[in-house]
Amino acid sequence: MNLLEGLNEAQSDAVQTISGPVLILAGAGSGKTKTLTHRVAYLIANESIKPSEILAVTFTNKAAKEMRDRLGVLLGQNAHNRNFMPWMGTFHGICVRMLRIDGKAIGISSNFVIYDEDDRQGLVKQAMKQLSISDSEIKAKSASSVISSSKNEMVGPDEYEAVAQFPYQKNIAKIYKKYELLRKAAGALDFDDLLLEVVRLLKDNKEVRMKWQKQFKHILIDEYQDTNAAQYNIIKLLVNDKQNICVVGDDWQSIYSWRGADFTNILNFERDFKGAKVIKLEQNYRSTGNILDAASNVIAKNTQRTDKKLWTLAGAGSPVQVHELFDESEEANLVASRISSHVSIGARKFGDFAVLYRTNAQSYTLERAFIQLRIPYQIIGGVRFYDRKEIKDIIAYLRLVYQPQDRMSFSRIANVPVRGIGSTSLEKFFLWQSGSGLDIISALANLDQTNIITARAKQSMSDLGKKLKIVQSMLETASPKELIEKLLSLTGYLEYIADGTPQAEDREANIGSLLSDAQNFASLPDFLEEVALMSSADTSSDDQKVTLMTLHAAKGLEFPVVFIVGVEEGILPHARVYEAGLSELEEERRLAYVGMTRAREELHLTYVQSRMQFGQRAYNQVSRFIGDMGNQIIASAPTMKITKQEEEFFSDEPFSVGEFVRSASFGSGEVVEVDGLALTIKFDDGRTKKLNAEYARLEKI
DNA sequence: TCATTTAACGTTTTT
DNA sequence: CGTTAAATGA
Repeated sequence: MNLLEGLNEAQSDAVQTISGPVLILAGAGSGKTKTLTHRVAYLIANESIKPSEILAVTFTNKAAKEMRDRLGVLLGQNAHNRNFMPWMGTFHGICVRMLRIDGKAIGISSNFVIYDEDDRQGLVKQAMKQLSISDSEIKAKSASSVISSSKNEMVGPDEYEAVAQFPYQKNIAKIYKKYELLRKAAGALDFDDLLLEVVRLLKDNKEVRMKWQKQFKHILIDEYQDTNAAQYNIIKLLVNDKQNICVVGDDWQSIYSWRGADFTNILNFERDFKGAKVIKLEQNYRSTGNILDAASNVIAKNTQRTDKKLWTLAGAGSPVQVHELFDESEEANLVASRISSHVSIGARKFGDFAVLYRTNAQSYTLERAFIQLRIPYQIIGGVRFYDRKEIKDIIAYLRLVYQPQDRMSFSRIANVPVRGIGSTSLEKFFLWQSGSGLDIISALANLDQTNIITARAKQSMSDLGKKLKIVQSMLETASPKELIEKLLSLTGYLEYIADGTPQAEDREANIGSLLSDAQNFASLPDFLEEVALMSSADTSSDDQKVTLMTLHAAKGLEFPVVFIVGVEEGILPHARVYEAGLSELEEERRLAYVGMTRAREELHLTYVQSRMQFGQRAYNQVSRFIGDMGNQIIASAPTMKITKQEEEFFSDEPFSVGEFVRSASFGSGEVVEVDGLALTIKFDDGRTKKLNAEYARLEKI
């Protein structure tokens, strides 16, 4: 296969320039992923570089997976055969692998667990409790985010303390220190540590650094505009004297500065890597002319940006459509009914549509409208699968068995299912355990050494300890799936969640999918790593469903038809940036640009006269970005204010009390209670069931 | 110790 | 508005 076939001149240049630093400035829809994938394939097939000598860093796991799949096709190899695959993944994923191999050089045991946002916040709370700093003084959430951003800027607890001035900051410094102590004692690393510790590893150990520099003969970084200080340092430390580094990015699409990303990294690339070759990809293969022009006009208002001129061979296409509506439910109905009619005349399939919004909260109204019109949809983002309670419980059990120092996980499951171990008993247990020198599971087996815990709690604890011990003894031999199954049966977890509510079915189903997920992993650490680093945006998409997601989650994706809802002052741009300053406003503009450039053929923007926000009706003005778009847009007149009767027709609930329905499995019956999607139905055979309106396939009669 | 009620609280985006 | 944390009673 000719790996240069189908590439334009600039793309082909980017693929073939294999030695020395390369900066690819890739506009939206310019074939960035294609170029990157071909470059990797070219290195392997034409330059005889071993896959293991290539490091390719992507922004999400999904992007890594996609690249793997494409690479498999290009090279004629099975994408699942990792032997033919370079080191590929997110910064976090790559760092985990490096730390598992070499972490011991800086005192990190290979069985560390990874703490996510929630875990970190929980641990911050514990730290605050021990320091007797109340939550009203400092919110655990804000302390946690200060710690995170400090870490992203590579500011350790001591450095933070040194610059802390106000009492507030001094208290945070205390919390930061305590947090680090507790975290280390638990044998855990948080998200930010993964990066930070790799920097430390490579900085402090010349041998290790040389080893990795020698290993990675070619380094490729995607979405370079979204790298933060720690990631930047990792790159600098990994690049060897041959300087074969290729970065791809677009400063116009930098939307993560609030997470520490610094797009000056991409602007400074030529300074950091002397003699870099700069290649611009400016031909857009995605959108029609009108969409591209409107988006370019929006971004043109930004002052902090590079100059690029995107162009397309595609025709002008249909103009961008702007719709003004009465309120948010009408907005949702417009989106839903447009989609519905386009699909019913056979012009599109559901998977052709994406609805984008600024904040997750906006998805509620849309969901309701979609349920009413029976439109299949999927939400990307929102609550991650692995963030659901029942899943987190099981994961906590697994983590504890794997790393028996992990207090966070133990506190989570100590009384789940309920076994009479309350917060006081738990506190007493920790008090004794920390002095005993035993890990948690061993301590549970040696409770007779203490008498500060009541006999009843002691009994439950040692029972739990025995069960954990059993699973722990299976660690070496059993697969992740078998471990979960054992835990479920020992703890009676499934019985615990089966409480007869409609949600119980969902929970059960979730545990089912957890089991089938687990099946794909040979070892527990691999599985736990996947669970910790899998993001909500990584959910694979279903082309039979409309996709709903935030503008952030849409980065890197494309759809034939895109709706952006809530294009209003206060939402896009978000109200929060008004007081923040120009650079934040410019980031909102980039966010709008990212959203608009997801559209291939049709782009709709909506705004409303009034919207419920914070439980109150707000009257937002149309977003300034719409005014910036120029004349590529057509506006539709505001629809008539809906009448009372119609409002009732579009009631929030798909079903209401007193209606008669027929279910495939239970026959016909009467709706006696409606609680959101949870319906209580009295069936004709006398049984009363709680069902989920979304899944139960009910038919009105 | 646990379950139910009540109050407060907060919404930007996420690896 | 909807969710989660504290407060209360059993």
